[in-house]
Amino acid sequence: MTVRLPDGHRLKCTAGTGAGEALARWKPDEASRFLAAVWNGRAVDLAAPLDRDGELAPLTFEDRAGREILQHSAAHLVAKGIVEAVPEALPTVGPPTEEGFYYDFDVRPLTPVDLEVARSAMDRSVRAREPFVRRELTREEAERIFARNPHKLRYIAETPPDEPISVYETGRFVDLCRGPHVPDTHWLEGVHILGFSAITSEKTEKGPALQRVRGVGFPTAPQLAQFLKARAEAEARDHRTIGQKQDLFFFTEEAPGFPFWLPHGMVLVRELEKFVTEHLDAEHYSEIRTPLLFAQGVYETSGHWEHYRENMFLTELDDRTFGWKPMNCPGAMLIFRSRARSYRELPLRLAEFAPLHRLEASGTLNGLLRVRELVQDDAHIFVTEDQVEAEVVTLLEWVKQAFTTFRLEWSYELSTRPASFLGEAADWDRAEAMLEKVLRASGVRYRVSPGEGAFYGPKIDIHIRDSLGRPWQTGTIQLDFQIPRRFELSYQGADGKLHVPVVVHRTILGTWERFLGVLTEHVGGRWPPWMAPVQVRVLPVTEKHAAAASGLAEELVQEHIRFEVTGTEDSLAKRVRSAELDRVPYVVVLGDREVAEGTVSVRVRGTKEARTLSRAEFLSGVREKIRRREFDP
RNA sequence: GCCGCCAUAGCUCAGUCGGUAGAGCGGCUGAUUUGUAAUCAGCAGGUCGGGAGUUCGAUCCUCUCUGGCGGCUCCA
Repeated sequence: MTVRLPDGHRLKCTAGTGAGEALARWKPDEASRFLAAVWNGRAVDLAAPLDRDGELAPLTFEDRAGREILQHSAAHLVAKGIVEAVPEALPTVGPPTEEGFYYDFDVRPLTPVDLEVARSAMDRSVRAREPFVRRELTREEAERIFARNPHKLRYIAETPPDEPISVYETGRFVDLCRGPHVPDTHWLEGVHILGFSAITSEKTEKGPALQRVRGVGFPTAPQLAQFLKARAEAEARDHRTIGQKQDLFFFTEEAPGFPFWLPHGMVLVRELEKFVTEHLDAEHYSEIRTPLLFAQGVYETSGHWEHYRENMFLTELDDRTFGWKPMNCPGAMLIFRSRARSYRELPLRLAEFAPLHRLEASGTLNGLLRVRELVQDDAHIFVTEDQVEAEVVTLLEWVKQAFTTFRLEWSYELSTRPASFLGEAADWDRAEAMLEKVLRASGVRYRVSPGEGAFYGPKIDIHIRDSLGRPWQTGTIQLDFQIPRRFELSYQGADGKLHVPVVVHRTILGTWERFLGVLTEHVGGRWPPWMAPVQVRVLPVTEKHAAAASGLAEELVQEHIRFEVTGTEDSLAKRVRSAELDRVPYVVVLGDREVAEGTVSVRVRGTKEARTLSRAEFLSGVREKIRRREFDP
């Protein structure tokens, strides 16, 4: 029997040789890193016997598939621990996730004590190096073993008849599972339970909630320690922490989910607005402002009453129900409809930065990342069908320019026709093909989510990750063939006939709130000079240098540079420290030397040494950094 | 909204086995006038998140409400 390996090596084995054994003969030095194998395209345990000629490759923790196998094995270990802690707990499923894994249990609400007990049981198992043993069973055997667990019985019933039923044993714990798994629990010394919560889903909505235990696994304890350290560091970058330190925003009990923007935070908002507005001007947008409240009928027309009513703030007026707008669409539609329109006006690009209100459930609020009042860099572009492509191309260029400025990496997600959709399938196909073509040409990574489009059209969502690797959806570009129809919008074409425009709903940064939340964490509070609430802090060495400081201050005012001049009550060292902690991009010290020479001593954020520059050099340097919106000072 | 946890000074936190509280930072005042990450001293800040209950007595125990955190769900 011959086994072919990834480097082309051929290994002669007797039938029944284990996959792990074969791999160890191939690469004895690396064998300790192999946690599973791929045998003829299928992931298998290292213990799996090789029974014919074929191709064999190792899996390590560095492989995505290998990582998932370890996470899933970790989930089994957690299940073993929980069942020891709470014997009546019924395990359901325990898949790997992006970060780690979870395991859902049908059980009374868990307590922190349950987790402690489970943790010690898991530790014991890891120290005992219990092997994961695979067994294939008949349906009857399996049904007998899991007779007490209706969830597992359902999975058994759902297994296709031609697929074997397998279980994995870890010590005395047996779980229904396809596998594969790591060879033994020693591989799981870096497993950590992150927390638990009740989960509600369509399946469990009616019955009592399942309890989900989440965790993460690494092959070794030091790797886990490193992960936990990175997590602790992430907490220091939390936008809520930085927002408080830098006086950016706050929340109060009196208005849960509604941010208060403080002066420093408002500077950030205004800078973003300026940045976006420059683009809008260059691309011939027009800005509008429309009402915050509309009568119910408008939302019935748009379809939002049906789909979104429970998330709207409502109010009564003259026996009619009004809703605070959760998006800007109605205003733009009504402006378009307010008079006869010609094809010569298209594309008509209407931008609106209005406060939107969404009644988000209390449990979902999360700092600036999920709020009840928000502002989007929103616009509605009214086009003919053959203008759509050029608009989308321009938008993706703007996405590139914007996210490059912030040094954020982004990717796209194309969401296509959902099961229930409005309009003709052929129109959808054409629109989707067009979007995909534009995406392909952009050169940026994208993925397709079939069936995830809005009911009125396909869309491209923009995802960014912060510096800690967490993904966030920000902007979205949506094609809409339906709402214009529902609002009975039309323009007169060159042919003299009336046509319904297509609307491109688009927001690029998403909302100021969420974008600034992510950006705060991305930059760790070290704002690019052009955004920094305080761009320059001037530190006169002693009181006698105050006049020189005022002189510099006047020049800074003329340059429209945001600055502060400190008093001299505190020591210079303390004021430098304080400026550094406040992440001020430029700290200027003025003392005898500088006054005599007409220079400034500049300390650039993050550098230890001060540089001496003429005032003019300093001012023009800062001005240029700001003008070019450079990321670093 | 669901599950768990949390709520003490502006901030970060300590504390009271039930006898109404303390530190550091910040703030204010004074002294110091300082050369690139913390000068010194003094002072003022708290019905211990709100309400109810148990108790001679509750910041501490119980219930409840509100808000926050971690998840779930959701984001048209």
